This record gives sequence, C-alpha cells and structure tokens, in this order.
Amino acid sequence: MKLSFTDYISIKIHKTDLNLTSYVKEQLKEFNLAPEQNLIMMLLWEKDGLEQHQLAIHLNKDKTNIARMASNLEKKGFIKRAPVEGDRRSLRLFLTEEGKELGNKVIPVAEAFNETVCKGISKEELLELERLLTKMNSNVLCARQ
Amino acid sequence: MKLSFTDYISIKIHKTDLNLTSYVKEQLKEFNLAPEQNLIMMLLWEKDGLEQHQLAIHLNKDKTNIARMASNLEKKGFIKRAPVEGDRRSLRLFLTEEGKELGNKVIPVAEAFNETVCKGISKEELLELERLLTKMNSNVLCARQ
DNA sequence: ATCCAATAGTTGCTATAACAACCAAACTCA
DNA sequence: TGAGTTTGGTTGTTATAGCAACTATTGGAT
Repeated sequence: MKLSFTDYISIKIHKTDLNLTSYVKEQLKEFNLAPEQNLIMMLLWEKDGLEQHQLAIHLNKDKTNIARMASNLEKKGFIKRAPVEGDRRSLRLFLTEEGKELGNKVIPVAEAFNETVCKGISKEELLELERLLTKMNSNVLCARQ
Repeated sequence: MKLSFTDYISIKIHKTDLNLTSYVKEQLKEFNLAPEQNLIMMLLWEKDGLEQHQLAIHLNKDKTNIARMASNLEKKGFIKRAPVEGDRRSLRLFLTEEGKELGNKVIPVAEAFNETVCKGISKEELLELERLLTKMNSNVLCARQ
C-alpha cells in the first residue's frame, strides 16, 4: 500500500484536536481553567451534583484523570466534593458560588469558540462530519471487540 | 444560544482522537513504541536524517516535546542523534539498524490500523472529512491572527 | 451469614503537550 | 566588527491521559 505520513486520517484528526485544544486553552487562561477542567465544569453547569464515575463515562476518560481534575477544581474553589448518602464509596461534585458565577462568564466564550470553529461550515456539513467521526469510533470499537 | 455539552464539535473531535490514539497505543505496545514516538519514526522511515526543528514543524509540536521524545527514542536504541555539520546548534536524527527493522514491522500495522478506521467510508467522504478539518484549522488560525 | 465479585476512588508510574526561562550558536546590520 | 536578534535545543513546571495496583465499600450467591 505504502501510505505516506500525510495519508493517515488519524494524524489529521489528532493535529486538528491539538490545534483546537490549544486555542481553547488560550481562551480559558484568564479564567484559571484548563481545557479538560472546563469539560467537567460544562457538565456540572448543565447538571450539578454529578458523581465522579458518571463524569468518567460522559468524558470517556479513566477515573484516575477525573479524580485528579476534580481535586484540582476543588483546590481552585470552583467545586466541592461530598460523599453520596447511601453509598460511602462515591463522591458527588457540587458547584460553589464561585463555580456557578464562572459559568456565566465561560459559557459565552465557549459558544463563541464553537462559532469560530464552525465558521463557513453548513449544518449539513457539520452533521456529515459528526457521522463520519462516529463511524470511525465504532470501527475502532468493533476492532477491539 | 445555549449549546449543550454534546453540541460542541470540538469535543467530538477530541473524543475521537482519544479513542483512535488509545487503539494505536494498544497496537504499538508490543513494539515498545508510544503513539507520538511512532509519528517521529514514521517521518524518519520516509526520510532519514531530519533535524529536530523540522520534526517540530511537521508535527505541529513544541520543540520541547520533540527533544524529549527524540531522547526517549535514542534511549530505546531506535535512533541516533548527530550534530549537523555546518550548524553546531542543530541535531539530526538517524535511524539505527534496529530502527530500520522496526519500520518493516510497524508500517504494516499502521496501514492496517488506517484500514480499520476507514472501513465503510468512501474516498469522497474521506476527502470531505479532511476538507472540513482543514477548514476548522484555518478558522482557528484566522481567529488567532 | 459469609465469601466473592464488582464498584468508586486514590496513588504511583510513564507518556504526551505547551509555556517560560535559559544557553549557545548563527545571523544581521549599521 | 560588534551589538542585538533570531534560531535550535534543553530543563523545569503544569496539565492531560491511561495503566497497574491498592483500599474501602457494596452487592450477590449460596
């Protein structure tokens, strides 16, 4: 077959992801929020009081990452962790007042970012892009059983 | 606007990238090669003797990462670093015999991986995907000036 | 009731990723 | 030619990312 470096679609996806993430990082810097920490906050702004393992599922991430990011967010004062009544293993994440206020400032920035990324791309094209990404994900999932 | 978490295209791209990278990592484990180390090797298998700063440009990565990954690849015995004649600042990366042999084993795995990812996706769809990713990249580039 | 498995979280380790600060070499230009 | 800038690389720090191994708790099965 002899593919060249530039032929691998996964490499293009990877580069795009790095590029977008780097821009997000820049945009969020003034809020003392890292990109992945922001993903946790986005979920909490939608639904407060999620448990760590629920976040791990939503974000497709290892529970160790969630634990450490949650710990960092707690240190920054944006969330509080509280044990779940009825299951002493679980921890629930709650927004602090500061965390709630942060949402009012960050969400508009996130939406503006999404606008920027999608500039000049139609709704149909966006759906097609999502469809292809989903297809690739399921292809890999399949191959791994 | 009120976007939901699942509406952000950047998050979908990010998740896809993580998923693909995680599969690559699994596939490369037996060769003692991490995914990003493999990208450097792929470039060297195409063109031996590249300099570190050239790799940084090809991979859109900070030079610090390249330096550390190159150092790791050297420790593993896959490459040797040699100063460039005529410019004592630069380092050139050369494949060792072991590194060259590794290519014969890894390249087929990489191509099979690409096949898996693109299964059921037509050439036209792939081109469209690339076009949209490129568009998003230039959108962000534009916004950052 | 008790053993066993599954679940939730943490700690330790390795590998990206980028920024800041730094050194040395090379270049520029007045 | 000599000062200031640019370039190539390294080290230190912070933030992901996932695996292995561990503790504690819960649930299940006999």
